[in-house]
Amino acid sequence: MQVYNDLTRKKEKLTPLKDNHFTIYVCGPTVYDLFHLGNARPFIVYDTLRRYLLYKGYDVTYVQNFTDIDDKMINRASAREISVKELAEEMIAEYYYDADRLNVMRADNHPRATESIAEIIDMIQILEEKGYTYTLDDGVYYDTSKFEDYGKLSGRNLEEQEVGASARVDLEIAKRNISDFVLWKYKKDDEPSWDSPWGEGRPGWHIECSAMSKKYLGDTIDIHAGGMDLIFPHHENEIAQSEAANEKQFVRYWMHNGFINVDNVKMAKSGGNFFLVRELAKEYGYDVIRFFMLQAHYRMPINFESEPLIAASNGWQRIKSCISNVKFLLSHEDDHSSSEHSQALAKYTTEAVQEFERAMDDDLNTSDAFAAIFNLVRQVNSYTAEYDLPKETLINAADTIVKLCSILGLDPEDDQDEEIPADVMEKVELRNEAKENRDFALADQLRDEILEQGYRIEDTAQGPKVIKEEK
RNA sequence: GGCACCAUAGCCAAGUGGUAAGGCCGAGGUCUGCAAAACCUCUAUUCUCCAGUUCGAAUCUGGAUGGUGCCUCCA
Repeated sequence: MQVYNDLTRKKEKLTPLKDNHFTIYVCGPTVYDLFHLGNARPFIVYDTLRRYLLYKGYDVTYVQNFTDIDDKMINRASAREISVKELAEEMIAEYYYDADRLNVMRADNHPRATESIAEIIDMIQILEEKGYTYTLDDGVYYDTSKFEDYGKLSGRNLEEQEVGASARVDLEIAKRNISDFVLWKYKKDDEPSWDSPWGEGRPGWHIECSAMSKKYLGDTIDIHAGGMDLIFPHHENEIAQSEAANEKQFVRYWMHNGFINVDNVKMAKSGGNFFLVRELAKEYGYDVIRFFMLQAHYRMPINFESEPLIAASNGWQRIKSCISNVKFLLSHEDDHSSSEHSQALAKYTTEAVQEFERAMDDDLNTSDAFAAIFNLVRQVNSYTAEYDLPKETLINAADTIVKLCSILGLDPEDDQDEEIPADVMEKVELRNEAKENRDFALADQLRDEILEQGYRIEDTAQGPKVIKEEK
């Protein structure tokens, strides 16, 4: 498998540092509010990477943090007149509510900044001993000019920053370099704070990821991932901290996903142009959101609109119907013997797996992976319509579709095993009798009644199939 | 000012040197009592534009146009 590494700006063969075991750190949410569609992209994308690596037989240790102390946390808690701690607890629970339903596997560790203060202080102390820090009135700072490789990830250098720091940035005169950043912020007012060698205060944003990554995954990790906007300064600063402190390469592969846009502008809380996953899920369902997200390649921008979301819903339904139809067929048909047709379908099934893997192996090309699934769906639909096939072949094809979907974190069998209510089934029976008596007026009336109760009838060669209508 | 990114059919979206995947929508057909589902056919001689390299370019090079992101919190 190869993957685009932002550090080298090219696709590289992806191999674990140790044995068969990948270590992955994904920058998690600041838990001050529900997350929106843009926030959800890295959760879904890197969860898919994790699932694929597991499918390929690797072990994966996956860490995703919660940032539970920063200005936004403090401001929101203050506005709601609750403690920062209470806010964090609430929003972490809300995170799990949405993430679980998006089928994002829980990380092996979900460390919180406030529970990693000791490790954070340790790392700052090491940086201080090595001469990378200096102190200003409001906190302890990292001197980026002391770190030779500063800018290697984002392709910037200090000189350009000085020159370019024009209109938008208020130069903080006190900092030695424009790119210097705070490691430890001194306590102000009644902000939450912890004791440290530098006095009461709280950690800066960047140091938490360096400290927690080291704590759970070691000095050098395989993959570190997050949104494009984290490349600078967040990840650049993490490199500066970790490599200065540990004197080892921090991350072997840096992966960054593109943004979700609205009217071609980045979706952001601060921009006010955001859609909460919680809200979208009410209308479209969590599975459709995930499907929608993975239809595009993870590094490409996605312009969020309702039309493509509806298209995603219909496309996903096509896969679900295929599985549902096969299951119906299997439970209503006798077995058949092997034939040239069943062998052909078996061949398509094998090929679909190969196409899927080829796509995923190429920098997680989920668009092509879906194409492989859809091609198999078409073959299954086509062959089941035309020929009598042995059950083994059908089961294998359907299981393959389900399996490939599951690698993408999608379950086409979800919600398909619900019992049909007895009164609906009675009407289905009555309609069947009416049809046999060629009383089509009655049959159609019953079908309408059934539809009003939320169920749709599809007449198949094996008899009526009753389907619960999606919303 | 610096550093990046994007531009493919009505819509979404892969493909990055060998003659345009896939999904949605739409049209026609098959099946059906009628539907639904499904299948078949059709839907970009062409990839924002202009030059160039090449036997060959959506894919490489140069330029133009339009749009976006980061440099401040940010997925």
